[in-house]
Amino acid sequence: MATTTNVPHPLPAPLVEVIAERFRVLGEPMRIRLLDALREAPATVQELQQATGASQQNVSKHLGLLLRSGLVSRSKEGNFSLYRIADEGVFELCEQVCGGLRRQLDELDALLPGGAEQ
Amino acid sequence: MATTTNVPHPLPAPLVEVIAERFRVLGEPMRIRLLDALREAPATVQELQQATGASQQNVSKHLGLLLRSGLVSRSKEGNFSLYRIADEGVFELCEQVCGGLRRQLDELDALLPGGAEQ
DNA sequence: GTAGCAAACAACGGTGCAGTTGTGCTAGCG
DNA sequence: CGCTAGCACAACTGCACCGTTGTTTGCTAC
Repeated sequence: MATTTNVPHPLPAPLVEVIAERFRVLGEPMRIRLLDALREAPATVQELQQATGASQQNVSKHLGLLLRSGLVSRSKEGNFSLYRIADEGVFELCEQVCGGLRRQLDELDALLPGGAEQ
Repeated sequence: MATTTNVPHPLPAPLVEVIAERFRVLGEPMRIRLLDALREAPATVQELQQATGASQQNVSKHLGLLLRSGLVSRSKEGNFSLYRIADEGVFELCEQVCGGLRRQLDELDALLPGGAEQ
C-alpha cells in the first residue's frame, strides 16, 4: 500500500486548488482515452491520433497539457515524439472511480423491487 | 481492499464519458472544500456556507451537483437540509492524488543538485 | 538548398460551467 | 393567518476551455 499520504483534515487552500486541478485534467474524455491508449505501450502522436480518431492538433494539445501536469513524459525519437505514462497511479484512480460507480449501481439495483437480473 | 474493479483495457467509450464526468465533478475547488467540510460530520447549508465562505446559493448549487452525482446525500431535518457524504471513496481518491503529487515533488527534488532538504 | 513530414504553436468561434441575482416553496412561530 | 427563516430553483453574465484552422519549427532525405 503506497497510500501513506496522511492528508491533513482541514485541507489547506492551496492543496485544494492543486487537487482540483489534477481532477480537472482527468475530467476530459479525450485525455482519459489518450492515457488509456498509452497504457499498453508508449506511442507517437500519429498512433494516438489513430487510436482516438481526433485531429493531430487536438491530440498534441491534450498531450501537452498531460505533459505539463506530469501525467505523461515525452522523448524525442528522431522525427517523432514518443509519449509514455509518467504516473501509473492514474489507472488506480480510474479503477477507484469505477468502484464508486459500481457501488452506486448496486444501490440502485437494491431499490428495484423485482430485482434487476437479466 | 474493495478495489476489485478489473477495468477492461480498451475502455469502452460510454465508460470513458462516465469516468471523465466524475473527475470533472471533483475538478472544482469549491466542491472539494465542501466534501472536506462534510468529512467530519453531516452539515447544513448554513454551516457549509460558513466553512467555505461562499454564498448560500453557490453552496446550494454545488451541493445539488454533488447530490446528483451521488457523492453526497440529503435528508430534510425540519427546516434544515442535512447533507452527508454518500461515497466515502472520494477521500481515497484525494489521497491517491496527493500521493501522485508527492511522487512528482520527490522526482523534482532528486534533480536538484544540492539536495532540497531544509 | 530544397522538399517533405511530424509535431508544436497561435488565433478563433462555440459551448459549457461558475458565480451572482432574483424568486418561490416549505417549515416553524406568534 | 401573517410573518420570518432556510433552502432550492431559474435566468443571466462572464470566463475558461474544447476543438478547428492556419502557420511555424525541427528533423530527414534527395
